[in-house]
Amino acid sequence: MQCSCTSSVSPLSSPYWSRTVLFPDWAYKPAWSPGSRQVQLWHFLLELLGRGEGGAIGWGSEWGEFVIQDPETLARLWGERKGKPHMNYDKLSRALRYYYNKRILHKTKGKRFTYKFNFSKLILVNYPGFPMCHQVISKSPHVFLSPVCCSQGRTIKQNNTVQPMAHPFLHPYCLPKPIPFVRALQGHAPLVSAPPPPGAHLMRELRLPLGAAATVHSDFPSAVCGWPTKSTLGWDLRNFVGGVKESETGYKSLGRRVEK
DNA sequence: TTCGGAAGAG
DNA sequence: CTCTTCCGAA
Repeated sequence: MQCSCTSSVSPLSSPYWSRTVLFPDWAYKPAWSPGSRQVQLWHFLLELLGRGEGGAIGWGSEWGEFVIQDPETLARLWGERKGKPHMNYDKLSRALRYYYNKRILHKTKGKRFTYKFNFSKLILVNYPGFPMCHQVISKSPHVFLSPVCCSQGRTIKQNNTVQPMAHPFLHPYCLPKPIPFVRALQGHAPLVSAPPPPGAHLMRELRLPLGAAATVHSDFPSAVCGWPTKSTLGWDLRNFVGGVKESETGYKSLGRRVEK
């Protein structure tokens, strides 16, 4: 166990958890790993985005926004990854549309092939003291938090190293105390890439090598650090995110199993 | 181009 | 469940 410092703490017993900043639901899902299911589309997109991959897709002008520059190429790439030779943009975009109800993505209307990840809005909801972090971000883009095991703002090494990692979703530096936040990061330090701060040319610096994801996940398996996931503890982040109605949680047409 | 229903695969 | 496939409508 690399992370003994947290496993003994029951997350639900902490008052912090009930009102702290949380990731959007989907952000907790680990990226592809050998034992688990296949890559998900949003993971794949983030991966390409993070690598600045060859022109098929790139970040847009707003934070979290991305533009599909070459839809059919992107579809081909996606198809290759999933072993679906007949993938095309029509199908890929249908998958994208399923993300709308899940609040993972939304469409940037009026901009062709442009979508936006739901990063910003979701993140600091329920953190009344910190309505606006964008300015902070653009001014100090490098203040990223490491996926550390810690408490009270004190970082603890893992395997002799504290791994630096750009975090795309969160702005821990926006918080008064990083206590709950740091904990929140450790279990599922999720993704590789960073959406660009508005108007910044920092993308290059924010990009992480592809290997980072694998590294992070192998070093910080969720079970080890004990960060509660929705699946294990029944948390539903949608409750923190502004009340998504059941009817909007996606796949509503796929059965009358509304009470899930 | 974009949307979302319907059915089906794994 | 997460798409994939197909398709009519706007």
